[in-house]
Amino acid sequence: MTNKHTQPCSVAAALNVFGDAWTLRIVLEAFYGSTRFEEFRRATGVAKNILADRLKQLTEDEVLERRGIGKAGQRYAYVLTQKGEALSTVLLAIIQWSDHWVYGEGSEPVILIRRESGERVPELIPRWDDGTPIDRASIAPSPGPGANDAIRKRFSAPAKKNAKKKR
Amino acid sequence: MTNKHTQPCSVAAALNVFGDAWTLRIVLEAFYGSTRFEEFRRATGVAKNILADRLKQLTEDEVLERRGIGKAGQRYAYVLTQKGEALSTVLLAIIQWSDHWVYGEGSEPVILIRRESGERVPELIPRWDDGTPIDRASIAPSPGPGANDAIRKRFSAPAKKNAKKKR
DNA sequence: CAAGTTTCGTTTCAATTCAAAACGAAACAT
DNA sequence: ATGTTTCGTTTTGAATTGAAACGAAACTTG
Repeated sequence: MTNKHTQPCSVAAALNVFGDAWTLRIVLEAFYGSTRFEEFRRATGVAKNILADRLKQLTEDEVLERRGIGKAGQRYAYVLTQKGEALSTVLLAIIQWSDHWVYGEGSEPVILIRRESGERVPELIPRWDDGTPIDRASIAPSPGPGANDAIRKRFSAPAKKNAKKKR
Repeated sequence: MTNKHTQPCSVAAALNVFGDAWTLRIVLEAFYGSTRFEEFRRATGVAKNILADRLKQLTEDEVLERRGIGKAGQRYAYVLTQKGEALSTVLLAIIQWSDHWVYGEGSEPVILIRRESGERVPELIPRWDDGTPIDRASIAPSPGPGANDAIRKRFSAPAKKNAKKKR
């Protein structure tokens, strides 16, 4: 990514961390249990310079922690931090979308099962507290506690149709 | 993205659709209600050539549908398809991760509320059918119905520690 | 209906980023 | 002690990016 996103937007901020072609692949492999440079490289097929860069970036962003292992501590294990583990919800959502809409049911390359029982990971469905599924029409973006003027201007007014901009 | 991911992996396939710096921003704005080229451009700040390219790609990938509007149909509205709307779960997961781990609670730039009631969108928490939260340790990747030999080799055996590779 | 403005791009170009391969040094295994 | 693996860095050509200029059709206005 050449320039980072600068706008105050949760998605923009997240994309500054993992908005590229490889970062989430690497985080996924960390979930699958990879910890070492060469494990990540083999599992994903990423070029080594790119991997080195992404691991460094993920470490700076505190998604991974780099631990010296081996006698002289010149071998490293990259392990998920809490912040990194919290990306599991994002990964599950992506996997489920991809399985449904790209591969299609019955063609999933990998499935996730519960170790103890073998059951599949259930589908993640956003719901209101009363159990109603959340659909796009029912939600409205609204300025949050960290909003600035631009956001307030954009989202406070309920999007009038013919609001004048000037004059 | 220069080369697309080719490995059989749900996350890789998804990243082939939206694994770059701008695509998810654009999809988010579609969720917020943008439909027109200039709306997307203003909301995100993306360069026009990039936007034109991403809209074309999203249309080819059937995340957006491009509808001719206006008299002669030479103005366009880009609207989410079902496949695109299904990305809401991914977007919600990303927004919640970012609000918690990047902005921090109390500093969210935008919040999502229910139009009818004003209640916040509840947190998305992956759970097993019995209600237990899903944590990384309890899940295991396993070959799916569309697995190939490489995947079966990698995930069938429960990751022996000192398995010989050669000889 | 004529003139000005907005929309929706395409083209060009310099700068950046990417991927592949070569290279290297320390660590580990035998 | 030797060979192999790990974990990178450097180099190089190719691809991508972002900014700005350009253009044509569509709307708006009075």
